[in-house]
Amino acid sequence: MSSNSREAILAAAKLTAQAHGYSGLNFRDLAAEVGIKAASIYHHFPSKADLGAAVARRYWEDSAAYLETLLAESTDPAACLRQYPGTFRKALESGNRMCLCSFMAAEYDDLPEPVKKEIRTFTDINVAWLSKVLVAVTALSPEKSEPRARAIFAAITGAQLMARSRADVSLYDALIESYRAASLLPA
Amino acid sequence: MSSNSREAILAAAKLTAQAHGYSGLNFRDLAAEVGIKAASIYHHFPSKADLGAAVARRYWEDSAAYLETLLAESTDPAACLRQYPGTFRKALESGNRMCLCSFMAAEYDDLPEPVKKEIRTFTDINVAWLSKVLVAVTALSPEKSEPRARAIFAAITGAQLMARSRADVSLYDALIESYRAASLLPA
DNA sequence: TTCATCCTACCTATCAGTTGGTAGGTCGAT
DNA sequence: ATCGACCTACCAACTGATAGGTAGGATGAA
Repeated sequence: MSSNSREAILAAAKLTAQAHGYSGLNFRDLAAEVGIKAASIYHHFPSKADLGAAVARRYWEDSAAYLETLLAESTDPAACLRQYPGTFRKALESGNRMCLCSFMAAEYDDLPEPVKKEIRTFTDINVAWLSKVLVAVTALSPEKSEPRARAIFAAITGAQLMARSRADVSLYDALIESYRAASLLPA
Repeated sequence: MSSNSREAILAAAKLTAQAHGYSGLNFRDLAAEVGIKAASIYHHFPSKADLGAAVARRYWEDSAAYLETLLAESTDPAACLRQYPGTFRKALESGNRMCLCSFMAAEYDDLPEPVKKEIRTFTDINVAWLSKVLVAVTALSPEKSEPRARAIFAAITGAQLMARSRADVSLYDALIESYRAASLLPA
C-alpha cells in the first residue's frame, strides 16, 4: 500500500482540473473523492501550487510516454500523425473534459510559477513530437516544420475549446476534418 | 450623467473577465476600480450571473457592430478577411488579455446559463460573418464555407490561448501566418 | 524479547481571508 | 414626497492553510 493516497489524489485532481481548471481544484472536494480529510492532503503535497504542478507534470509525462510508444510501435509516421488528434478526443468523450494543459493555458496568468512551468513543458513536448513527425511525413524542412507544428497544436486546442462549449464531440471531429481539408494537417 | 456607473462597471468587468475569466470577477475589486462600494453594484445588476451575461452581451454586440462596419466601409471582402485576425490581436497587445468569449469557453461548464447563451451567440456571430465573407472571397459554396468558418474561428481561439500563455504577441502573428501558409485562411 | 523511539498517514479543530449576497439607511435632485 | 444612486454594516459559505494530536507499524538497542 504505502503511499497509495498520493496516487488517488493525483488521479482525482487530474479529472477535476480537466473539467474546472486549477482554480476549480479545492482540497475539501478532492479529499472527499479520495476518502480522506482535506488537511491530510498536505501530508502528500505541501501546498496547492505543489499539487497543481505535480498533476501537470504527471500529465505531460504520461503524454510524452504515450507519444513515444505510438512512434515506437508503428513503422508508419503518417499513421501516427493521423492518430494524434484522437489523443485529445478522449477527454471530450468522457465527461466533456479537455486537455488539462489547454485548460490551464486560459488561466495561465493566475497560475503559480511551478504550475506554469509544467504547462509550458507539455506544449513544448507536443510541438517537438509533431515537428519530428512532420519532417518524416511531409516535405517540410525542420525549420518550417516547427512553426507548422505549433499551428497544429494551437488549432487542436481551439477545436477542443469549441467542441467543449457545445458539448459536442462530433464538432471536434468536424473541425479536425476541416483542418485536413485545408491542409493544415496532412490528409 | 444618469446611470454612468453602469457603463463603468461593464467596462471594468470586461477588462477583468478578459484577463481572469468569469470566476475571476469579484464585486469588491470591481467596485474599487469604478470608485463605488461593492454593494452598489447590485443596484445595477441583480446578481453576478446578470453582470456576466450583460458583459458578454455587450461584448458580442460591439463585435457584431465592428464587423458590420468593416464590411460596410470596404468594397473588398478579401481585405476585410485579412483584417479579421487583427481584431483578436488587440486584447493580447494590451495587458496580455484575450477574447472574453474564448476565455469563457474554457470555463463554459461552470457558467450560469444566461452567460452561456451570450457566449454561444458571440461564436455564432463570428462564424456567420466569416462564412459570409468566405463565400464572397473564395470559391467555397455556402455549405462548405460554414465548416471552414468554424475551423478558422477555432484555430484563432487556439492561437490566442497559445500566444497568451507565452505572453508573446508575435507568436500570435506567426500562428496566423502559418494558418495562411497552410491555406486554412486565404492568403 | 522487550521497550523506547521514530515515522507515516491520517485526524479534529480552527484560522484568517475572500466570496456573493442582503437589509436598511442616507442624500440630493426632480 | 418620491426615487435613483449610493452607502454602512452585516452574513453564511467557502477558500487555502496551520496547529497539534493519535493510531499503528518499523527500527534498533538492551
